Amino acid sequence: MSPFENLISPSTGFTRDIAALTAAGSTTANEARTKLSTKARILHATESLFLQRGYEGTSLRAITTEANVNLAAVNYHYGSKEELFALLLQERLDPLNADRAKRLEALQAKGFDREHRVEQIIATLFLPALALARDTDQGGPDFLRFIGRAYADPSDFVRNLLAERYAKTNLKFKQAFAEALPHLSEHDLAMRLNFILDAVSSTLASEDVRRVIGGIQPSAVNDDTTLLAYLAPFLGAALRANVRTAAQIAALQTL
Amino acid sequence: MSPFENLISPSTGFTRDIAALTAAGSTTANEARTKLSTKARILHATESLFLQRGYEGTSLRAITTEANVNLAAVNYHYGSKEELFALLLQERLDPLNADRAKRLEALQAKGFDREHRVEQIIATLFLPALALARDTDQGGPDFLRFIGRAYADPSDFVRNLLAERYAKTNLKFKQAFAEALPHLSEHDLAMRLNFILDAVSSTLASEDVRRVIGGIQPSAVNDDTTLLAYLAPFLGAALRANVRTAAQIAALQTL
DNA sequence: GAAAAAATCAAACAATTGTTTTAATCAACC
DNA sequence: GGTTGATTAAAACAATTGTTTGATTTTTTC
Repeated sequence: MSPFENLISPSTGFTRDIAALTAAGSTTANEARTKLSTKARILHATESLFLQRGYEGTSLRAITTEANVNLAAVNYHYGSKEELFALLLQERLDPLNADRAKRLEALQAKGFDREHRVEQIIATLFLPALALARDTDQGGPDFLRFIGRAYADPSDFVRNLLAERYAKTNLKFKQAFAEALPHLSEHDLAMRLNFILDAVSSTLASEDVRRVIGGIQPSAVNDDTTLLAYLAPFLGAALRANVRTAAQIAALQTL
Repeated sequence: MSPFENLISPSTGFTRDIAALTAAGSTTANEARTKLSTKARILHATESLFLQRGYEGTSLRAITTEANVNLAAVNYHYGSKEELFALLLQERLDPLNADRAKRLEALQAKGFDREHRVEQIIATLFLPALALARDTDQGGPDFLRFIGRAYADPSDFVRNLLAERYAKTNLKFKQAFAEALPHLSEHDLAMRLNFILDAVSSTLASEDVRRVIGGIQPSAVNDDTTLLAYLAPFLGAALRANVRTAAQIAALQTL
């Protein structure tokens, strides 16, 4: 098999592997994992280590050790470290961004609620991630951390990949926010969007997201709306806040 | 000289070196930099490269090349890479945190403005950085980027250093926010503070902070209050926002 | 069941990292 | 002015990185 085959037909739905095997009779997910193909085990190990240490912090030897696989298997099956991680990122984030774009179009076609326009766009931006995080076939409970890692990763490789591959979707959301927040200049809006996206990314990347989710409101409808109930007003208030004049701020404390 | 001397008396005020030499007659800061001692050149090169690439992305060879210095000079003068960076970080951030603590105490002694309590604390948290950024002896115009890099750096070494060294100051601010925002649970407050600190850090670390500062309000009083005029209402609104119920959010968009 | 293809393996490669060594040079001091 | 100590220099060290090689095993195919 050519080492580049995956890049031609990348969609494997690889989380389904483990689910199928565990259902079939194996006791633990760990046992099931040892029965997967070498190629699949590499991908699972890569995801697990990327969650913990990011792109640059994850060596191929760490991956092959975790996967119980020979070192050369990575280059044989995936070509290179970059191609391996590109495949992993696309596999995970392509469905996310497709869902985001679809929901935004649906919302625009249906029309906004005048009062909660910003919150609606925020919800459209984050609900797909939460939905996928609850779908064990697509992402599973670690999916939020995965997103956070990906969008907060400092390596040029990951940043460029995300910027190029999801530029169109990002632009659509930016335009939607711009229409909902006409009092902000393009400059202001870009800065505030960077703020909230950075903040959400690093929060999701932190190890205790689930603890946070679980600790907010025990009586919530479900995890999705619980976390959104938490984030939306916070982010919405930040985006909506008026620009204060310098004189107003100077009065707050003497320099 | 013992390679650990710096750790005993770390305060050298090293930006003053260049300022003094440029004033003395050398034309450019670059020329002045070549006349500094080997030890000082290493520190300057380290700062410059840390600004661009963070801790792990900056190799000792890159530093010694930039400083026009032999590779072994780093370990000779500073002991190790970690000790070198620890010294740099302390040199820059100790004054910042001392100023923050001092201003917060002064504000608490003087009493808060009832209406703008949160904004006052935010201003106290960020004004010292802006003031130091305008002081060429202490930080200079790149200081904001330095802060951003330091607080956004993903390496364990930098994170642990900051967490341990400035734990007391951080706790005081957290308590001040807690008193100003009694409607938030400790959990809520911790999460929102993480949000805004992460967001501010990564924004400051971006390369175009000065462009942003310059582009906001040309007619502003000065850079400090301009940037704060920009940040304070944004961050204040985020901290102050009420928690919405899950049901309210679910109504915003059909899952 | 033999031939062909795919997959696995141990080993080495080339490049980079932080660190150390050993010798040469410089500066200060008596 | 020679001796001592501090500094600089070139080189090598040991460990890690991603990648490749070439032989061996496993699997597929006819």
